[in-house]
Amino acid sequence: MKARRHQLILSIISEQVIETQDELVSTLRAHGLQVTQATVSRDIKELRLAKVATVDGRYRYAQPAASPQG
Amino acid sequence: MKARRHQLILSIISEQVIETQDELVSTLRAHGLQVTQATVSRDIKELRLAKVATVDGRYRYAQPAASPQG
DNA sequence: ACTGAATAGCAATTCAAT
DNA sequence: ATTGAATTGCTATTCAGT
Repeated sequence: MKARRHQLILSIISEQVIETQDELVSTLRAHGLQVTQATVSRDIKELRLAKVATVDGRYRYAQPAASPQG
Repeated sequence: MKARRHQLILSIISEQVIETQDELVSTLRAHGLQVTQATVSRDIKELRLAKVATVDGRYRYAQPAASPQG
């Protein structure tokens, strides 16, 4: 179910502000996917997502656009 | 000296692979700037940098291009 | 306002199991 | 190959000091 979970993660973080991996775990569970923080951490790595500061001084997981560094 | 440190951080992460904040601390010190991890964490937040997975499965601090999410 | 030491909180990995 | 529980490691914040 990894592929579907990955898609759902991308969808979730684009639609709502996710501040921690635990929050993402909760949200995935609310969508019916049973996962733990360990898995979410691996998913974030594979999807190459990142936790970035927002303008209002909080943090949010986001999909960074391809950067110069690659 | 925050402004100069910020500039140096941007320069460093664009030139070399920095995997952890402690590594950035060491590099800044090598450049003559005395800082601690706490400060570097704040700098990263202010500069809105991010720790992203690299293609070869490691992590690296990078400056993500402006993303859709804002 | 800026910073460091210590700590709390969060994320990445290990180790085992499937 | 994928995952979870537990652990280790890293980062963000607090609290105090300047």
